[in-house]
Amino acid sequence: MRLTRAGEYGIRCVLHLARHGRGTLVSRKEIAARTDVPPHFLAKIAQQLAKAGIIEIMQGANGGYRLLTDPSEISLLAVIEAIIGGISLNDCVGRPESCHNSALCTVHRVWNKANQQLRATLQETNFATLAAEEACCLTPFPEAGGHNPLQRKKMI
Amino acid sequence: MRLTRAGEYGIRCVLHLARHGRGTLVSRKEIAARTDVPPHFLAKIAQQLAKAGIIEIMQGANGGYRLLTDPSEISLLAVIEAIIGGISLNDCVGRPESCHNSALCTVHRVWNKANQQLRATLQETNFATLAAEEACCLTPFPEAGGHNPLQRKKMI
DNA sequence: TCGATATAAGACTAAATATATCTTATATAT
DNA sequence: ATATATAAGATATATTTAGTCTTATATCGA
Ligand code: SF4
Ligand code: SF4
Repeated sequence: MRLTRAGEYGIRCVLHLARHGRGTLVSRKEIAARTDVPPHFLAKIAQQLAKAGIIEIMQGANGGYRLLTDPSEISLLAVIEAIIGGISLNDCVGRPESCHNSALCTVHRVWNKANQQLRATLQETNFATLAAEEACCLTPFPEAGGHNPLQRKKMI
Repeated sequence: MRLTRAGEYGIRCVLHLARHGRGTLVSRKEIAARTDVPPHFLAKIAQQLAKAGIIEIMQGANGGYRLLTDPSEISLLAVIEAIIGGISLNDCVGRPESCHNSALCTVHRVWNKANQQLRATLQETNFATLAAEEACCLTPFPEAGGHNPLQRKKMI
């Protein structure tokens, strides 16, 4: 019942790109540093975003990532589902065949409704809106001195 | 972004008890068989439900579980959170201190809203309503012959 | 009182998933 | 050519999930 780190990182990446606007090339290194995402992990996430048609990846020296469409046309939902696949709050929502009872189950209907509601909320939110507020998001001031202000959850 | 099996099993357990009504004692064995939950696993889940004040556990021969309150007073949310703890769709929802940016983050606000919405939907649903429809839920007819009609997801 | 039956409690195990990291290859600017 | 950047995929580790097993305890009924 929780978004994965990969999903969260994907959102950070697109949000950072959105703050630069559509089409602006930003290096993976910069994105990774400014959003506190491990660079190699970001690479994998970026590939999923590229496959979903959200960003374009430029190889070679001075390479990086850029948004393919306007931030206002990219929903939070699209980014999340590009990374973690379709949202389904219970197994039977995404795979009704996993429970023979799903056709009759009243609980199943509640999950379906809740799932739909959640997806709607995330779909209504676009990255132009998210990027609009000045104070947000993550490390707006790179001149802060190189230290990383985000407290990444300790995993190891 | 998915309910755990334990959470799903907890719901099945309470739903089964709800169909018997408040105060009716039902053996763990029967509940486990009728809802396709491994009996030992159900024991652990039941202990969490008991700790949350939802059911009472009777030991000894002819023991079992019973609902402490009327099904109409038990919400889907209460059962889920008794098992998996508080719902939080993103880490920063439940632990804002996990991301130093949460106070300013526009994405964080969306998650908070979505989380609240989801909890509201689950809270509105009570087990009297869920148990009301005849066809639901799980194995309504024990005389079916002992085979287990649910297709539990293969884990091992 | 004794034995059968039921759950309690918690240790233990196995599988799946999440979270990276490392290595080698490939593309591009200069 | 070389330096720099990402691609792609193998590998590694940690965490969580899911389930099992063992020993102890409680209760009923003969
Ligand atoms: S019992 Fe209902 S809610 Fe649970 S998995 Fe089956 S269909 Fe879904
Ligand atoms: S960047 Fe925003 S949404 Fe992401 S973890 Fe931090 S507060 Fe939450």
